Amino acid sequence: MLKRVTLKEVAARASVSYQTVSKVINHKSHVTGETEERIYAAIRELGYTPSYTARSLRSQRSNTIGYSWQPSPPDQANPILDEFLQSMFRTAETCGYYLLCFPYHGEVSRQLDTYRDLIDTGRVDGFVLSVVNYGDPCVNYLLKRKFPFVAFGHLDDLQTFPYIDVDGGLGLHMAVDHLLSLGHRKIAALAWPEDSRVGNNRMDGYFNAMHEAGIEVQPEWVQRGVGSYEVGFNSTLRLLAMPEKIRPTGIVAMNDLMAIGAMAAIRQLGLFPGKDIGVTGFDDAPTARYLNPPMTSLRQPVSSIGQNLMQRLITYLETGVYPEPVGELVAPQLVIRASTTGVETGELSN
Amino acid sequence: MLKRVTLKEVAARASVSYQTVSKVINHKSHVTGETEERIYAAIRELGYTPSYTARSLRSQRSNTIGYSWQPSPPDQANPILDEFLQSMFRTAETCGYYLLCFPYHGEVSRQLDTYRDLIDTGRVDGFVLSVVNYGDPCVNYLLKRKFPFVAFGHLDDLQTFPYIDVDGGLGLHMAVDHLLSLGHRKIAALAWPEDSRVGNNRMDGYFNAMHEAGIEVQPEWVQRGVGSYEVGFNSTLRLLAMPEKIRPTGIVAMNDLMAIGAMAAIRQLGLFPGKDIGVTGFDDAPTARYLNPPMTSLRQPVSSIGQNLMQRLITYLETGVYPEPVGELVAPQLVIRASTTGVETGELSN
DNA sequence: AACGTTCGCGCGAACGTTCGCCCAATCTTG
DNA sequence: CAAGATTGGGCGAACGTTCGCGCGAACGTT
Repeated sequence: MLKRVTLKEVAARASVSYQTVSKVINHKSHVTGETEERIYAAIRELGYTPSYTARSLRSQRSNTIGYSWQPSPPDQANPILDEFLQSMFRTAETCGYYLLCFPYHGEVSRQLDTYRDLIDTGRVDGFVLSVVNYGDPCVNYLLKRKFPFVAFGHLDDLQTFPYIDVDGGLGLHMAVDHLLSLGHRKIAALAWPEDSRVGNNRMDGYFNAMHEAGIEVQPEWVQRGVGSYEVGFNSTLRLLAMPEKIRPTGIVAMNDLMAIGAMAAIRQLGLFPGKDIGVTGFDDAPTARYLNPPMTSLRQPVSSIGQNLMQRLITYLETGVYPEPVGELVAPQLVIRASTTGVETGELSN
Repeated sequence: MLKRVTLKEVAARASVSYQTVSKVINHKSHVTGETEERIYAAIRELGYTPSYTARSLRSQRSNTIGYSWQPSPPDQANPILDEFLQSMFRTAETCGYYLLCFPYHGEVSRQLDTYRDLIDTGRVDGFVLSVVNYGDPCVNYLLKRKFPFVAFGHLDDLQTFPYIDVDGGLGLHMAVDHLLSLGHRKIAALAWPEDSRVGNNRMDGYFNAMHEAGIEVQPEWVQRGVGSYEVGFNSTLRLLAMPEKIRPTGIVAMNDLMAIGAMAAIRQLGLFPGKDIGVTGFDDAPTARYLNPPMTSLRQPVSSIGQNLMQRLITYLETGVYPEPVGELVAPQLVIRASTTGVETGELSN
C-alpha cells in the first residue's frame, strides 16, 4: 500500500491542469491530439490508476451491482449458481462494473435491512434479484424506493419490473409432449406445494399439454411435496401402487432431485426407468447425465440469462431506460436421455 | 436516489460540530453520555447512514474483500461453492465487510490485470484465493506486492502465506483404512495427473496407508486421468480386467465424479458396488447420497473453513498480524455409505 | 473589419468523510 | 496551591475525483 499516483502528479508531468487529465480519461472534452498523447504518456510512465473511491464519491455511483441468493440446503446442490455468477460478473466487468455478493437472511426484516444498508451507504447502484416466491418482499421494497434492479424470475402482472424468466410452463409442455410422443398416455407429475410460484408456472404447462392431447388428468397423478428426494421416492411408490387403469407410465418432475427419487423407487420395484416408466427432471444438474440411467431433463440457458440481465441493468443505469421488452420469457432446452427413451444417447464416450 | 443525510445535518440538529458526530459513531473519542445521546437521537430522527464511499476515500480502506474462482466445467458442478461463499460473506458481514466477486481469466496476464486493477483502484482491502495449482501466479503476485490475502489451499513450503487446507492425505488415509477394515487388501486409486498439487497431497495418504498396512502397491493400481466420469469409468474397466492375483477389490477416487464413473463400470460388468467392489469418492457432492448405491465419500468442512479464512483476513486487516497458526490443515470427514459397506445406512428415511 | 462560434483548457468548488492538532475546563498530585 | 494530566469537543485540512462555468485564441462568416 504505497502512496498512490494521483491526477495532479500526472497533470504536472504532462503540463496541464489536473482537471484536464480527468476530462481526457473520461472522454468528456476534446483536446488536441498532441496534449492527449502527452497525458496518456504521463499516465503510462507514472502507472496511474484512478481511485475508484474518489471517483464514486464525486460521481455518486459505485459501479457495483449487488446480488444475494437463498442458500441451498446441504443435500441439494444449486446446479446453476456457478454458471449464473460467472456469466454475470463476466458481463459486468466488460462494462466496468463488479458484483457484490451479500448474505441472504431468512427473516424478512434483516433481509431488507441489508438491502437498505447497501443502498443508503451508496455501496451499490443496482441489484439482481432471484425471485422465487409470490410477493417477494425485496421486490416490493425496491419498487417502493424506486431503486434499480432486474430479476431472474417474475411474479404475477400486478407489479411490473424488468425480469427474465425461464418459461417453466413451456418446459413442462415439452416434457409431456416428449413422453406423449413415446406413446405414454398416463403421465403423472411430481409437483411442489401449491404456494410455489415457480411450481405453478411449470404445472400449467403440464395441464395444458395433457389437455391439448385430450387426456383427462386424474387428480391422483399430481403428487405434491417439498421437492426432496424422499418426496419423489415416496410419491412414486404411491403412483406405481395404483390400479392398472390409472397407473402412470410416465412421470414429469418439477426438479431433478424428485426425479432422482422417482427413479430409485422405480428400480426398487424391479422396474427400470426409461424401459418401463419414463421420467423427466428439471434443471439438468451436472450429475443428471451420470445417473443410472442418464436422466432426461430441462436445461435453463443460465449463462445467457445472467449476461442478459446484467446488460439490461447496466443499460438502465447509464441511460435511464430499460431496453424493451421489460419482461422476457426464455425457453428451456429438453435434454433427452435414457430415462425416457431407454436407449443410451452416446453422449458419454464410454 | 434522494438527497442523502450528511454528518453536518446530524451535527446541526444535535448542536455539535460534525466532526464530533464522526468521532462518536466511530467510538474514537469520549464524549458526555448526554451529548452522545443527543447525537444518536439526531441520527435516528434523520435516518442518517454514513456514506461508504466518502468514508473509504478518507480512511483509504474499502471494507471489501475480493474473491475469484475457476469456473467448473459444465458437466461437473462445484459442490462446495454455495456453502463456501455463504460462509464467507456471512462472516464478513458481521465485521462490516462485503465480498466482491470477480471473473477468473484463463490467461495469466489478464488474471493478474484484474487483481492489479482491484488493488490499484482501491476497491478491495484483501483477497481470498482458492489455490489449486503449483506455482499459482496470483500468490506470487500478491506476495510480491505485499497485499493482504488468505488462501484456501496451500503450496510447498517455499512460499509462506496464511492458508487453510483440507488434509487430503489424511482423507485418503481414512478412506483406505476404511476399506482395509472391511477386509480389502488390493486397493486401487483413481488419481489426477502427476502435476496436480491437490492430487499429490491426496495420493500421499493412499501410499502411506497402504505402506503402513504392509501392502505393496502395484503400479497398475494407480490410474491417472483428468478427473472426469469417463476416466473413472474406463480406468475401472482396466482395473477389473486384471488377473485375479492383482485385481483390486477396493477403489479410492480423488473426486466424486471418477468414483461415479467407477461405479457405473462395476455395474456394467454385472457386479455391484459395495457388495463386490468397494468405492470411495472425495467431496461428498450432494448427489452422492442419492446414487445407486449411495456413495461413501470425504466431506470437507467448507463452512468452517470459509468462516475461519475470513476471520483471519479481517483480523490481519484490523490489527496488522495474522493470528497463529499461519497455516492450518483440517481433517475431512469420512461419510460412510453403501458403496463400501454394501448396506444401506438409513440416512435416507425411505 | 467586426462579429458570433467553436475549441482547448483552466479554475474554483463540491462530494462526505476522517485525521491530527489545539484549547479550555476540570481533575489529580506532591 | 501550583503544575501537570485528563476530558470534552472544536477546527482546519486533507482524501482524489468530477462538475459547471468561464475565458482567451483561433476560426469562419457576413
